[in-house]
Amino acid sequence: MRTFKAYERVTMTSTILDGLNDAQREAVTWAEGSALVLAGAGSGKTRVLTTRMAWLMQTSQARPTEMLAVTFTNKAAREMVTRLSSLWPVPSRDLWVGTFHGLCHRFLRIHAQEAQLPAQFQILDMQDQLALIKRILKSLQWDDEQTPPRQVQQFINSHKEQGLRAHAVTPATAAQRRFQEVYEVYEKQCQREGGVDFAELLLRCVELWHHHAALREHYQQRFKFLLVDEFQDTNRLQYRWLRLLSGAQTAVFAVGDDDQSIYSFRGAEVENMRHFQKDFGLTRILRLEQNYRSLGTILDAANALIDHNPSRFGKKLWTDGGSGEPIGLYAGDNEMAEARFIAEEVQRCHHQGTRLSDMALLYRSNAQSRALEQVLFNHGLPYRVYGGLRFFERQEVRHVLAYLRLALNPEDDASFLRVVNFPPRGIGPRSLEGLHAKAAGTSLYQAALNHPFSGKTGQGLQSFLGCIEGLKKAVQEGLLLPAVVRKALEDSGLLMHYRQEKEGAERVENLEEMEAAALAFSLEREEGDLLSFLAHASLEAGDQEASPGTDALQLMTVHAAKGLEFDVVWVAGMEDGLFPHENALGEVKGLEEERRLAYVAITRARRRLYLTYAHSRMLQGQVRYGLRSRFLEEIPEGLCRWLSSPGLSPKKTYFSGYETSLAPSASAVKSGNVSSRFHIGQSVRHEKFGSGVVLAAEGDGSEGRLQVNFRDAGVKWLALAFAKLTPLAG
DNA sequence: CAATCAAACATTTTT
DNA sequence: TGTTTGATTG
Repeated sequence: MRTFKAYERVTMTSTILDGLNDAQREAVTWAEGSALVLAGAGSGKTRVLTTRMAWLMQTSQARPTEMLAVTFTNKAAREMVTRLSSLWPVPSRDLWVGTFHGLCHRFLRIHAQEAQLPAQFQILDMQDQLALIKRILKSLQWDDEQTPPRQVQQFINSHKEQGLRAHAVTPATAAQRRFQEVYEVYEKQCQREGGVDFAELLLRCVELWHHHAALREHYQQRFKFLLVDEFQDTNRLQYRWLRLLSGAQTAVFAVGDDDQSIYSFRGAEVENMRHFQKDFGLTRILRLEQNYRSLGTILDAANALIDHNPSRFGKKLWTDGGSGEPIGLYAGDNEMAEARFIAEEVQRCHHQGTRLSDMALLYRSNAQSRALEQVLFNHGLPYRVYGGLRFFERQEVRHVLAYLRLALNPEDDASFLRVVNFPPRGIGPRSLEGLHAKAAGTSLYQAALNHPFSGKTGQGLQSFLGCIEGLKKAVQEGLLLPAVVRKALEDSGLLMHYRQEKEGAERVENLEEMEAAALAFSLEREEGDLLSFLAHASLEAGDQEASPGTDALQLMTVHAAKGLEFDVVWVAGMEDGLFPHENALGEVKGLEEERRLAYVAITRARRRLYLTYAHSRMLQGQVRYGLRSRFLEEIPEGLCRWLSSPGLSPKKTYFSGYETSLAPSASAVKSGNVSSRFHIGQSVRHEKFGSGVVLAAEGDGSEGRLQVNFRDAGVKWLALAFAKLTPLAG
């Protein structure tokens, strides 16, 4: 019998480490405190994360209850649990694996009292939040024009994500002062109604630990290992949360990829990776660079592209697989031609044996899907668009949820207002105003109970209150969740209402589906109570998973494709102004983020990649002439193959005219003037803004506008009739 | 209270 | 150009 050296023996027994490459194995078995793992696309990130958890348990370094793993999406959290359980059996209720929000929710339910929250607190999703803000603006009798509800919402959320309460905000402008005032009222109202919005879940949790040292230390000692997925997507508050939760002995294992940071617009700060390095005194970074997803050519293109970004941590993906086919490039005359090319190629790939569901059509913005869908439909190609309304976001479903919420928490004015007159019970705005007046600091529900109305309104209110009281009683008597939901569906009159509506069939189906969802939920978990079901509905609005039976081409934005992979990928709309998006060009580091987005798009492909664009495209009702995306120029020509005539590159393209006018002769003359002096890529000088480059043009001669990227002043649209622009040579 | 019409707006989005 | 939102009207 053969004898083994010590390290080989370890390998023998550690079957969970089998098949890992050296870098992965080093990360999994990292034993020197905290670590930052730079995990490239397709490098086995989730595998490393889950294997590490399994390894920690196998080697008795941690019990399941001593680890906490945090992700951004429910899907990622579920996948982690599934894969972990396949490596090492563990009771799922012992695991603290979830989203930031889900975990915060769990902490806050346990410590509701210390966090000064009512035991029945409800989670407000974005719609709830917006509705509440609108209600507050109305009660203040403020003008929607001066204080747009959406901006207020953005203001509140972004400040909470910076850890700032209303009183801590220093308003810079009069508008901000108004927003702050609404924020103050909003805070009070949330507290009164027991509503907690998404950002509040994080902020409350942070404040809880900040103010309760004993509690903080308890968790710091309990969770010996923290694992963070998609670390590059953390915002400031999430980073604070992580720091508070980690004590001197905690080992934080943060996995991320600075090259895939594409969510700065919603508060993500890649800088957290640098901060983490410094704050946790890390001496080196672990890198996962071997890619198991894509063929060589695709990786070469991705590497070449992302290399144009400055100040990266630096990372080069490689594969020991083959190089594969060149990347297919195509330029169509317009978006329909581009779509037709894609449809035909999809059919070709399909005939060659690739399933439609293994192919994806990606685009920068949702509006692009329309033309693509139309052409796919005409070709008889089944497709599925991601990103629509999700189950718990549907109007009828939210109505039922409002009834259920009221049964638990009658203080919830938002839910009260949502359904007090739905289905219609003859309770109009006048009656509600009266109710508001009588409420005076208490809830509308209490006011309705204490001050009976007369007449039709009184009757309506009576039946509404009766319904809620009945539900309340049913819950208290311990009626099972699905039965409670059923009762809500029927007693509220919602089922009846939608049955009578001529277009209501689908809504009725969704209502029935609610009962099924409740049943599934209570079977899945031991705590199948109404409160956790409602939290589930807010925290997990339902998946957009493809129905497994049908084979369909997948359509989605590049953002939505992050984390996914497909055999064949098309990226449509590779034009300057669209991708990179012109709005991003004006933002600081905007171009870099767009480039990372393109990097994400490219690295979704396993075997074959197509990049397409259109010379002209209907955008917002106007024909716009596009230029090939600068990102195409950044991919070495040798990796690509043109499947159309190449078209013109940004620097060489001269635009010849506009199509905005129905009288071509008139516009041709005027635009002829324009094009003789300026062309795309032309260097220009402006009196005030200095020197810049022409990015795009639109409009008719006298109303013609040029988009210019100034070196110092950024991207601006200038009217030709007024702007004093001088063409420069070169 | 529903239906209809005009106006505003159009980058990406999970929890 | 197409969708969504709000206001007006019957």
